[in-house]
Amino acid sequence: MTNVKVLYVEDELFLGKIVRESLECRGFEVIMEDDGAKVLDLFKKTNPDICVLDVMLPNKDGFAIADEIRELNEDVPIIFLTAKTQTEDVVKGFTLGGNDYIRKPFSMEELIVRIQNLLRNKSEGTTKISGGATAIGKYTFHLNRQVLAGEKEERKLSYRESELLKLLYENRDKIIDRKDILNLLWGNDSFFNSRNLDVYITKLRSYLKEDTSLEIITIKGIGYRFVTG
Amino acid sequence: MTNVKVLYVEDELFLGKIVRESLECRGFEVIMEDDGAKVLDLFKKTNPDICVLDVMLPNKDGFAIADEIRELNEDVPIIFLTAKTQTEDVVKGFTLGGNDYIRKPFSMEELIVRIQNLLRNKSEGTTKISGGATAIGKYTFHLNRQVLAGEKEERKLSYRESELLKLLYENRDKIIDRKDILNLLWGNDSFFNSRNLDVYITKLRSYLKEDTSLEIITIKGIGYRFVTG
DNA sequence: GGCCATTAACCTTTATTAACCTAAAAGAAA
DNA sequence: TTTCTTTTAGGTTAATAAAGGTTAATGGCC
Repeated sequence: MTNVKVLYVEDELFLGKIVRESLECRGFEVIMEDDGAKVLDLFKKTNPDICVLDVMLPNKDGFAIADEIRELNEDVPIIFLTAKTQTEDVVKGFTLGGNDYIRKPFSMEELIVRIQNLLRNKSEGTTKISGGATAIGKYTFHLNRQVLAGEKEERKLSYRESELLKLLYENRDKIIDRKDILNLLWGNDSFFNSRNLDVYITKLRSYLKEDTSLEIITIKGIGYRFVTG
Repeated sequence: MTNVKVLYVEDELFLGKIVRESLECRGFEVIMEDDGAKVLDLFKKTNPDICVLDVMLPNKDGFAIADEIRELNEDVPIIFLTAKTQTEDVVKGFTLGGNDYIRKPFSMEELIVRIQNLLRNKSEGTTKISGGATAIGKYTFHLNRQVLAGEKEERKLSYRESELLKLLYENRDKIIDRKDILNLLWGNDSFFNSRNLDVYITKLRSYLKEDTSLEIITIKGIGYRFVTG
């Protein structure tokens, strides 16, 4: 599992440094640039998963850059950082069309939430499990409905349970890093929510115990492997 | 299907840029103009599929422009962007006959949805049955009449119920952010009206319970997903 | 008065944190 | 090398906090 690559274009170096560090400490790979004219080349070279563009840049503004990027790639999500001007009304949190706007000053939390939103909605279509039903051992897993149906009973899963099961299933028979799971489901792998994952693993094990051929194996110090028989 | 051409008349350049960017990224071709006096010529030249007119323009206001356009073309849909101070009465007179209006500040999502609606009313799409009616599971939803017809009974929906259902349906099988819903329907996502949404979700769930294949799934901490079977 | 939107009150579910327990490696002493 | 500790990662369960669900009451507006 590779890290999510963020192309971040910002000319305020001090702000840029803070943002970059915060993103990196949450497991993002950050490619930074302060010169608007160089962004397109960098985009081609690095092929990022998401772009964060300051609108106010010395040479070429964020919108112009976005236009260029869109010519190369129609899907990559773009977040614009806009100065607080008269646009207050307009730029009110809408997250559609693969673009998003954040008004400066913004909090790191906000930026991270938006990034995750855009990535989530994008991967919606490309996920390996179809929106319909997937057979997992004796069970049938309806991802969209968040339902795990055994032979006798159906269980409604919460979003986290459902996403974790999906992740395990998509990577079945492979070792998945604990860190990667934490980054994907919780957005970071800090000490605090790391016990959270254990709790959900326990839950899933208990939900899946009707079929003994299904097992979530712990690889101590590394992660898990979901074996499906 | 070639691109949909949108003629967009706006004098606030910064807003215009954002809107244009968002529309283009959704695959629309945007023809922009900031001078009301030049619009009619531009219309003749480009023959757009839909017009979006700011009402407050320096030389000629949006309504006057619309009159001129209507002399040339009776069918092209026109969306007015009106300032929030505008009285509803004034605007309402213009909303008949393929016209619509959106009050500023508006969200891009709202604009896009309106554009799509107006275009769909002209050429019937796959999900539209006829005359603005949409099949949702066993139900038929008459958007412009705000009526949800089940197999046995018909229910009149209120404006909010209707708008929420529309939003859910148009984004079915995708996760919609709670925040986005609040911003679209209530204009903000403050703590206060946030419980309001829950109430309407409950109402819709109850209205839709005749068809068990329809489900509004909660994604706790994020939003909802409307699955339609 | 009737219709809606909103607010309030109270309840349920889900996520997170905490506390305590167990198993696996890694070291040290025999 | 064996065996006995020590350390560390993870497992389990319960408690707490947060988010949302439901229903009823309130209040505004034709």
